[in-house]
Amino acid sequence: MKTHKQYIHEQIKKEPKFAEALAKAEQEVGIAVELARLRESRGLSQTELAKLTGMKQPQIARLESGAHFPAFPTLQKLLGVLGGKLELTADACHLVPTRAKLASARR
Amino acid sequence: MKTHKQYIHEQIKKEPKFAEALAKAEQEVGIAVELARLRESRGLSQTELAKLTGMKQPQIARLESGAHFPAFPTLQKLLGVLGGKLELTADACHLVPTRAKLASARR
DNA sequence: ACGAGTTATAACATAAGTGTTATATTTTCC
DNA sequence: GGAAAATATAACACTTATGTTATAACTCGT
Repeated sequence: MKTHKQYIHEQIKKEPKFAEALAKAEQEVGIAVELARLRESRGLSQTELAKLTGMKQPQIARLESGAHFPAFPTLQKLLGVLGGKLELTADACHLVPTRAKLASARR
Repeated sequence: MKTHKQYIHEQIKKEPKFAEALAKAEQEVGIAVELARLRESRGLSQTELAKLTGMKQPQIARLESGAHFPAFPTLQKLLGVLGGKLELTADACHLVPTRAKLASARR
């Protein structure tokens, strides 16, 4: 039986662009998933986070689904509530949870 | 004679929105200026950096002028060539020069 | 003062992200 | 299994960033 890794490896051999696309996909998923994790670690629902940041729930969902990259000001709004630091390099991107200035304004 | 700080302070008293606008402006200028500094520290011209990143010189100029926030993928392209890490929190943003993987493909 | 290289501006088409509302789908808990 | 909360999708107008070309303005060295 073929492993996932083996399969990926073959694809890359056949189609070099695959690697690029994969890396991009993983990055996007990366920040998306980390946003969700950070929010959950703070015990907030999407709706609550939305209220606290002045955004709407579907926008949070969109970001966490990796539909697109969050823009700079959006990230800062989120970080303001979630507490955390974004670290971005050429090939990786992650959110580091920092102070847990947790939302008093809960539901 | 009035100092710059005094002036700013007065403005904020008169017009609360001023503080907000100022903070925003400073952030934008922040990343913009740091991008320029990082590029210069690597001894690259805008044109060279543009070539190395597959962008065009005016786009580099635009970013360094603070006309707008660079988007995620743009930042990663730049970091790939300049070497550096972006650190973003709710109220600050700076580029940290790291490895100086300097462009062999000079002019 | 000239010319080369560098940086800045302007303009416009395209792409990507946001704000918003409405509605579906999934989870959770009784 | 049904209600309530939570999350996801879809659609649309609007804003922001990019890609591009052309061209202006500035800086230096000669």
